[in-house]
Amino acid sequence: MKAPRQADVALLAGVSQSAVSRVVSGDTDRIPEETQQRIRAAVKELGYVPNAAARNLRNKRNRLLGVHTFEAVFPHAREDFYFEFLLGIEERAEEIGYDLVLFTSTGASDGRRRIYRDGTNRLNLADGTVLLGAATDREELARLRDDGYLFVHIGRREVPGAEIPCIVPDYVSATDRLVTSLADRGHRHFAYLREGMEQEAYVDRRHGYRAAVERLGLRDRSPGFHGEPGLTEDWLDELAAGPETAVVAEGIRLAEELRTGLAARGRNIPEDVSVAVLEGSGDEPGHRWDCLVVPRKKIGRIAIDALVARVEHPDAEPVSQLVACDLVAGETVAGPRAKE
Amino acid sequence: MKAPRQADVALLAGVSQSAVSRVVSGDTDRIPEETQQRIRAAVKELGYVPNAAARNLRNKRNRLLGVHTFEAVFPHAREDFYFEFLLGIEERAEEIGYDLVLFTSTGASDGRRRIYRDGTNRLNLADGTVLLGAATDREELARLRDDGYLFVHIGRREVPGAEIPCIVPDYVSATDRLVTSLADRGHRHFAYLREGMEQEAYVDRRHGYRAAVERLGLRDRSPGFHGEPGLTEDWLDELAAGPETAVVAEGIRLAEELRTGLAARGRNIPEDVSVAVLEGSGDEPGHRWDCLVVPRKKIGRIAIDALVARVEHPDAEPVSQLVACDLVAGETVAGPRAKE
DNA sequence: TCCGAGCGCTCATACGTATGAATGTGCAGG
DNA sequence: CCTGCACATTCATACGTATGAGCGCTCGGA
Repeated sequence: MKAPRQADVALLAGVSQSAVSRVVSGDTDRIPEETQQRIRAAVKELGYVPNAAARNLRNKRNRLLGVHTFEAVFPHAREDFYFEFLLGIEERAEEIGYDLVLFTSTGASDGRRRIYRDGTNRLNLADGTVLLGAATDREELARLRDDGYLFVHIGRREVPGAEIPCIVPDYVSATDRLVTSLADRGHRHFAYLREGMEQEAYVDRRHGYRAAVERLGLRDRSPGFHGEPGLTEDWLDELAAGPETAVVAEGIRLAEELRTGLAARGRNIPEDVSVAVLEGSGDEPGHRWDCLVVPRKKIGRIAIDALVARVEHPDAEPVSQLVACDLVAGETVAGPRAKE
Repeated sequence: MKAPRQADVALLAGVSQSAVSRVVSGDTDRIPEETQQRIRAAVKELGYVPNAAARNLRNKRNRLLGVHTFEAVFPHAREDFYFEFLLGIEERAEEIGYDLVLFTSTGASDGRRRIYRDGTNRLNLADGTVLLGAATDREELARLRDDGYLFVHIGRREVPGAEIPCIVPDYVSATDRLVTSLADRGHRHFAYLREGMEQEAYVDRRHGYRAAVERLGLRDRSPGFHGEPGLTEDWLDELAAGPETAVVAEGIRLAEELRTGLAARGRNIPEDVSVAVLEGSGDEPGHRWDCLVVPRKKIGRIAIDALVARVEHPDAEPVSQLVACDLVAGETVAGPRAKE
């Protein structure tokens, strides 16, 4: 009834437990073929399977990679956000023969997922963990790093102390390229639509945008460019009447609001104003926006490789990686047209 | 640098390792408040976290539930199929404080996922496992059961030997209800469109269908009803000309083909023929079919509860559960109309 | 004063595996 | 015949935790 151990196999094969261990874990240097055969036969007969916990206890390795998200992995609202990452993570883990632990237990009643709950951290079950999520908890990240736990984070996160290994979409250069391509079309007067949030990912986009605007000598008098968020009625009036022919929006939602607001003022996209979006999947329902697409699946795969690299060389200095983003053409960008 | 153990905490708090163990795992009966405080302070100071592997080795319990799918969890084609199950699984696991292990490693080159590879079974890392997948491997299922491993299967699977605990959509009664509602609308002459596959889930639907047809004294002369699959041109001709006013299809794809075939013969859905589908999500893109909807998310949740019940009472007889399905109204069913 | 009981804590051990060190055996060379 | 050595195998231990048994102390009751 109870699962057989190496000791049981050993008894049946007439050898010692350590011989069994050596055979099942492939350390066959000093064991003659014939003995191996006997042991393997016994393994098969008893249906022996290694005990992962014991193995882990001994080795500190489990061929098990964790995935921790700071929000539920599969909530409807964020479905698109996580899904592609997971796809890549699973795909790559499967390819290289690792299993995945989804750390879902919270124990917290506030809905937020914490790594450390009542002082305990379940993550150490896995050899290392991929961290994910918009609402990453900075303190936990810092503590995890200071504890020497192996992890990589998808998306850049900066925490005082030391660098954290991140897999980061290259928003800076992609945004720059996007602006450049608009400028190549002849656009000179730009506006920038900013989300309310101040996460690293948005900061990167803003850097890339500002760099391109300055390098190309473009004009931007929008509040978003100067650090004020929002899409006010006043500003929409200005925009409809002003010289701007191109708008760069940080999100689809903002772009949709813009479309509505402009339509109310008799302006259309892209005839009057071209719009490009800095976050899209390339296949949203509804309008086909010209947008920047984060290669999420690819990033998931890279995260796994980076994590495995860390697991295999725990002492190497952790490094972050930039991943190039794609620009996808849609139906919301055209050449500039002088407004009447 | 190395993670602190209970022994380290004990040293700092001036107690023994076992005292620490008792406090951290809540067995505080015989330890006075003051000592507990001291120990907890030491835990905090050192940043002690329990070692899950050691705990598991000792207890055989890990608060870890496995999820094994016989195909990749997140492939595009089957996205819809698995996704909702996982949603429920994750949601419920989170609620009751379990983590999830996604068994993704195959080690096989044929793309099929096997539980037992080179004789070893990684599943035993988890306390129990939810098995999932259209391509369930019967042999592995039987072996798993015979090994005494704790699992539940989503979807009914029958394997010679003994019963396997399954969480099963109640296709029989749902199909019966669906046919009954069509009959209530006045339909008398039915046709049945059968998929090529012979899985348990389809068998159930056919049983339910047959039961309803016989109970209500309906007519069905379709090949699908008599065990032949497919949607031939000949049969479409018959159908277009015959007395049938209602068709029950096993899948959306079949129904779409039917729509095309009928349209080519000048027949429309639902004006000439009402169609109901025995497998849908209720929000397919395209036509809104009247269909039977499997409550996948709910089933995922139930699977977790059933699994946990097994984990907590390993000696109880495993039982399968039927889960009621919903009928969703669409735009493809109307009252019968006499054909000209 | 002595005994029993309860309390607070520690001892010792088992869980299953991996691995460096040790043991024993057989054989060739001197 | 003894030495040295290669080879096959076993020994012994450590990993970190949980827990039944055990130990010493204190206190109340007779």
